Amino acid sequence: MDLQQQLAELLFPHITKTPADYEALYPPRSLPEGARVTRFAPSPTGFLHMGSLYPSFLNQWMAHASGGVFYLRIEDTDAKREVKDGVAEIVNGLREFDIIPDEGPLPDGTEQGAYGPYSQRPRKDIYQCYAKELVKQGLAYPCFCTPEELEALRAEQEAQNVNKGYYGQWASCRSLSFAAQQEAIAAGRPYVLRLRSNGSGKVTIEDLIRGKIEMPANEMDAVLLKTDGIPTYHFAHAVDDHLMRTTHVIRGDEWIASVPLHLELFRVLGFKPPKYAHIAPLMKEDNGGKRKLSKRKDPEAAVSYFVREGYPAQAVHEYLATLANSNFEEWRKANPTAPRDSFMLNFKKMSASGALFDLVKLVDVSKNYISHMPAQAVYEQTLAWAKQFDADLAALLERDPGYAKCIFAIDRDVPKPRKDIAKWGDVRDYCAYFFDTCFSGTFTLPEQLAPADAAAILEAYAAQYNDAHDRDGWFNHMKALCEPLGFTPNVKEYKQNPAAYKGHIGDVSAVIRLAVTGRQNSPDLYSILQLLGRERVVKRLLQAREKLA
RNA sequence: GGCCCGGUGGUCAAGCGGUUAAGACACCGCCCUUUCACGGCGGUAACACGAGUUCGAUUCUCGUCCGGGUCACCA
Repeated sequence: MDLQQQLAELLFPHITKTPADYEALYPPRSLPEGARVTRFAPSPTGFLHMGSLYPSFLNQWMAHASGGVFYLRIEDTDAKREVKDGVAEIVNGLREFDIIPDEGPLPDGTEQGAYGPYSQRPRKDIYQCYAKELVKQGLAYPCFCTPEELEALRAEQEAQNVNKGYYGQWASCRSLSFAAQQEAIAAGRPYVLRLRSNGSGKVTIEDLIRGKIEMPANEMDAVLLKTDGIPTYHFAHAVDDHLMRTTHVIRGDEWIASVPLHLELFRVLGFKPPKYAHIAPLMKEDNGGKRKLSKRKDPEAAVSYFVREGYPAQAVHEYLATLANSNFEEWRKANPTAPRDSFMLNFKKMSASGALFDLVKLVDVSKNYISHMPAQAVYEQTLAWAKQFDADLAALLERDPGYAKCIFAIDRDVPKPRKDIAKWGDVRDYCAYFFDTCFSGTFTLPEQLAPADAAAILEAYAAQYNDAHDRDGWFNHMKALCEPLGFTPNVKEYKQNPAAYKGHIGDVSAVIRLAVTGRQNSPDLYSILQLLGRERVVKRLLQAREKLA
């Protein structure tokens, strides 16, 4: 047995499997030509954040649009940063936004898929197996340097003004004799396993979004296995994405700088590297400038905020889609109801610079989305949301579902639907006046209307209101009411000769609307009156009249 | 500081040597309209700066400036 072999056995006596065993255990996936295998690989460090939802959304889309697989892998290699229920936060947070991985951890704590385990700590032996192989080949070695020594090294490099890091002649443990290694191990000295880098010169990385990027090759003896035997991100990335047969790694652009290392790892391990797409992060306005949306600084960007506000998952998807490929918006306009997967999302069209997350735009996109939903769906989704966040509203909606659906049906299935609702949290305000318990009866008269005139309108209308009219009959009746009260049914005429009238039919209907709904704007008045029913309408008209008296 | 990436209206962005420099959101105005919306029409508003290359640069090159990322036993 040669020395490298002996070192490998010394370091990893318990590892009996070989890479070939794992290759056999996780065979290439049998997927159609061109199918992409993607993943979202977060650390369980707390709540799910918009900045993470975005890449996972993209990963899912890219995979599914190609007939491939999208899986979730938990990167739990850093126990220090881990948070209780971190995995559940991620799994559930993704689900709230309709991101359902094909493989990976499930809400009940189990997992699905043939390429697991889908979190990294249980994969410890797998990493060590490959690490052992690298040691055998002389491509990795144990490093016994203490944090203090590393710190001193850094200081020295700083003083000499050379690149910092553990590499080349600075890598003192590189050249330890086998005897020295044996001795240190025997003494129980903690160690990490480092790559013996042989990189030099330049590497060209091919990024799907940015194209070719030339960078200095990695020359650092990067840590592969930490003192506890758990891999670093880089090593785990190479092993996992190979074994899980990932074809496309779509991740934040903060990883670009590590790609040379990753490529070297794939090379020494004998793996074919995946294709990389480094996406620009979502940004946030920060007095004057912009900066990356941050989990720590921007808790309001937690996906839970959007859940609580009641933005439909699909509306958020639509917005993220426009951020990813701005021509999506055009396509959507031309194909209002087409499934999103039929849009060809294109890496090349993704921006290389980060976009500001624009809540105003989200609201617009969401209004559009909701305006095209059928009343039934609006009812169901609002109810589901309300059960969680507004019990009163939920009770109201459930007491008489038929009535509630009629409310949502007003001005809905029409070619140009209204866009009053951006999120389920808006619904209460939108429909409150349909429920007596929510209707306050207070209102403010526009200034051009005299209270006495308004009172006269209400009195006359209450006395004559006939709910048997059809729409035209109803409107004609209201017109007829105008003249005796000093208003004109003809708006143009009023505009030409404002002095001759107290107002026009618009003012008359405004007063009625105010009395019945308490608001200056509402959907179609006739529909509202019909739905409310004669008794309630008259009651509200009279009540309002009292207030004006 | 080294190394990468980026810089078109307030925001998201088309653009790939010659354009009146698209479109969307926001904002403003007008029209439509029984209100508010919706819709329609129109408007304000942009190529960071300086040198090149070129008959001609938003587009190509270099420099400057600005912004971002990264240089961990974090991911």
